[in-house]
Amino acid sequence: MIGDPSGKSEERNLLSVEQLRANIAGIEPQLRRFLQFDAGPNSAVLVNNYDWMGRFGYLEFLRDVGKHFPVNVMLTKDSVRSRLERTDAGLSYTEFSYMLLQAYDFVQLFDQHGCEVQVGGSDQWGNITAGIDLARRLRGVQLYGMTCPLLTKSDGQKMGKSEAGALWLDPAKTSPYQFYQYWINLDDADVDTCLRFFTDLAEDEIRRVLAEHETDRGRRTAQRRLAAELTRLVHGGEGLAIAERATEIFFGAEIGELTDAQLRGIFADVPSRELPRENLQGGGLPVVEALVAAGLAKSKGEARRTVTQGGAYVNNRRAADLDRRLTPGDFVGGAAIVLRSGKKKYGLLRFV
RNA sequence: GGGGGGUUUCCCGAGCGGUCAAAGGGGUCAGACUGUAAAUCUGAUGGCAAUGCCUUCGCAGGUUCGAAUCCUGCACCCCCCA
Repeated sequence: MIGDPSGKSEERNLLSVEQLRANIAGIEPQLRRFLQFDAGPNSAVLVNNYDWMGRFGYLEFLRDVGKHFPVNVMLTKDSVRSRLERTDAGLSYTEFSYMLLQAYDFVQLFDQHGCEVQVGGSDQWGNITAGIDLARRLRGVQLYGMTCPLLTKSDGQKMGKSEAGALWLDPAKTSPYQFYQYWINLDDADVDTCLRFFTDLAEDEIRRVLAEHETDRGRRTAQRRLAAELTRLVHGGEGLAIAERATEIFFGAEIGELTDAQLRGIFADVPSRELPRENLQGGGLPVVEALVAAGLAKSKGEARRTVTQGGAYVNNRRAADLDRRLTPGDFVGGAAIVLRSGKKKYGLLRFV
């Protein structure tokens, strides 16, 4: 319900209990891909700190927890100091207090689950050490923390979080094909780091892949390996197979040769829409409208620009004419048309 | 409670009565180059039935031939004093 101020330049939105529960419900299935919740005594456990914070009275909290936090120490924490140094944004007492909550959570986890180590991104350092300090004062125990550097791209930006290029683990938000493509497109400069960060390939293997990559970067051996490993991890072998098939179809074979079965196989994975056949009547469907329908342009104006600038393709053939209309004559693999905007953004339209 | 500053198109940030759909930068999209790369260069960047029409400058009113720009009220944010 209360956000962590670290890193963020603005106040967080406060979430309602319902929103939080929905978020938690959404996170759990994703974590299941990476953690075992049913591994006997060492199973992963997902807890909600609302369970112990929710009924904690303000006075009790100040007495039992707040008392142990010297404000002068809190003020020296990077997360707090950076916020105070900004003149355009302040820091509310609520957010300032976040550190106490997270520290207390650590103590609770120790009490309830014997948790002794807290791991997180480096922006969590202050919060983690606050928890270690609190545990020592309250329980007289030594707890531990470990952080890793936040992953940024070679140009300093955070990875996979930009507005347009956000990368989600949920296949409903980022399909296996899109997920795979994200990694295939990764900068050379970032491949090394990502292989080490995200895959559990052995050091030798990573070295070998990178060495091979160096011999001919154009083949992007490293990106391919990275994409394959991660897609399999997140979406399973099935997801990887579909992603590779779609990639092969779009970036390999001739579009004209496709069979309906092939297109059906990747239909759900590539941005796509089904349209009634009537749309093709009366001279055909204007490309501009088709681009919008396929989700390749947000508005007709944008679609028109794409076409005018030579970035629109129908079945991989440039369609630079605004008057270009789609007709059944453009069908490939039955009743589908492959649209493309730019070099690599594909969209599929299927007429029913 | 008092005083000051602020809220502009996706973001930052100019504009301070007409020439404003609104400078500049970022981002984004497209083109060239290339390797579905990076860097660089070029163009585009509110919507639409498009030499025009509609919507946008915190919200609601008002002044005016005309407002993002002036006035009033409201909301929210920031700073300082108490």
